[in-house]
Amino acid sequence: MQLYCYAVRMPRIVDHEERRQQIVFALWLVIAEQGIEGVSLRHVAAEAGVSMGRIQHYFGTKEALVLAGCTALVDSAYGGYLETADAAPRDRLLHVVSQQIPRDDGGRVGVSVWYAYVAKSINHTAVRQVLAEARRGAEEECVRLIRADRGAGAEDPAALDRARRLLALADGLTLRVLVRDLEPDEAVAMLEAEVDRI
Amino acid sequence: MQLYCYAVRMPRIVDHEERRQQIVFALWLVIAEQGIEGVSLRHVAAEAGVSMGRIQHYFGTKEALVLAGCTALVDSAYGGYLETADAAPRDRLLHVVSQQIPRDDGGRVGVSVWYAYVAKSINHTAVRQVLAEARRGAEEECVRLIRADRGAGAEDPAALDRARRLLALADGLTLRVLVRDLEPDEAVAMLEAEVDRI
DNA sequence: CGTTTTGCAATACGATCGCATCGTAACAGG
DNA sequence: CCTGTTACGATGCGATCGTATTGCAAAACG
Repeated sequence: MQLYCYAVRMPRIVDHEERRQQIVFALWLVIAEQGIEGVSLRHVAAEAGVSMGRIQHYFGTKEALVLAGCTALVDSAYGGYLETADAAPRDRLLHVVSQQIPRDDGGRVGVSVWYAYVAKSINHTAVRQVLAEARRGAEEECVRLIRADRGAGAEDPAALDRARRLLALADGLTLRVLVRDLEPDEAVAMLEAEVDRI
Repeated sequence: MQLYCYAVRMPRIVDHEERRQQIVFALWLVIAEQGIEGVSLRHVAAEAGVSMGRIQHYFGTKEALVLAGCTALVDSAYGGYLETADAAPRDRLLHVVSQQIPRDDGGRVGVSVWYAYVAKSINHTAVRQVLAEARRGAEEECVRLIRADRGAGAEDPAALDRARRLLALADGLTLRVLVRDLEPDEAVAMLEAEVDRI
């Protein structure tokens, strides 16, 4: 029992975090292909090309694995946002609301997984909390960006309303694109128009 | 093999449709409480207070039961819309987009089930087709209502765009209310404002 | 060298699953 | 009455599930 096992002794050196991410990525693929119902330790292990024992070793339980996949998804989206730090507020705002629109198969995987977690969040407390926090963060960030874009101070009470409408619209449009009722370009164009109306 | 078994002979008279609806209702409850993952023939049977054999008799397979639950949900929503036939176009439009906002526990069950099916539709072809048809119907109806409300003829090209934005916004807001990030009243107010802006 | 700790792979177990099968009670028609 | 059909309830089966357990190879430490 020490602060970090890395600091004192570490037999059999492996990159803990890399192993975890590799498994989480396989989890995402399974969810995207078969939905969250299709997630079993055996399926994920097969997709990742590792043994079930490894997954147990790194995540302990299926529950923990699924939850780790959720937080990893949120972290990944947040990381993508941080990369836009140099852009103008208006462009950053557009990124936040349109980043989830699936433009290719890769994006489709990501947003499929995201929607799977959204549905799970209805009945699963821990997932709901993770998504709720992410949503709150996105909302606050949108409010900040809207105010920055308009050059207004913190006294703009309509910004929250605009942010909410923008984010809700983005969610609805994302769903349409996901089920192929709408083309990605059309969705992005509608979001762009909505952003510029602010 | 005859047109309707009712017409010629029917030993052991039971109301076929009533039995099916009773089971479907139990299915909805299970989905609302435990998500679609929690659906098993045994759980649904227990919730309905019937035997597994009965469910098999009326639906044959789990797959068929789940799909029947989906079409029943769509039909139920459509039935609710038909009851607004006497109202003004603007009010009917508001009904279409705000009917899904959960105001009480009953509404919450319905929309939980609806979102569960939405997530399933990503990976399930038959469910996707049912929901796609319903969405198309809703979109066309919204376009009609918008044109009727503005007194415009069929020459209004912006109506489709408005309908799409309205429906997408409704979906996004519904989700917020469902996960308790937003109050039902706020969501309805936002939709009302959006309807009146048209 | 040996000891200890980590990083797994393999397997075993009990629970739960969808579904097929079988038996039977209830009723209609002859 | 008898026969045929429907409407189930009950049960069993093989597959799959999550997880606990066991065992061992590899590497760090002394």
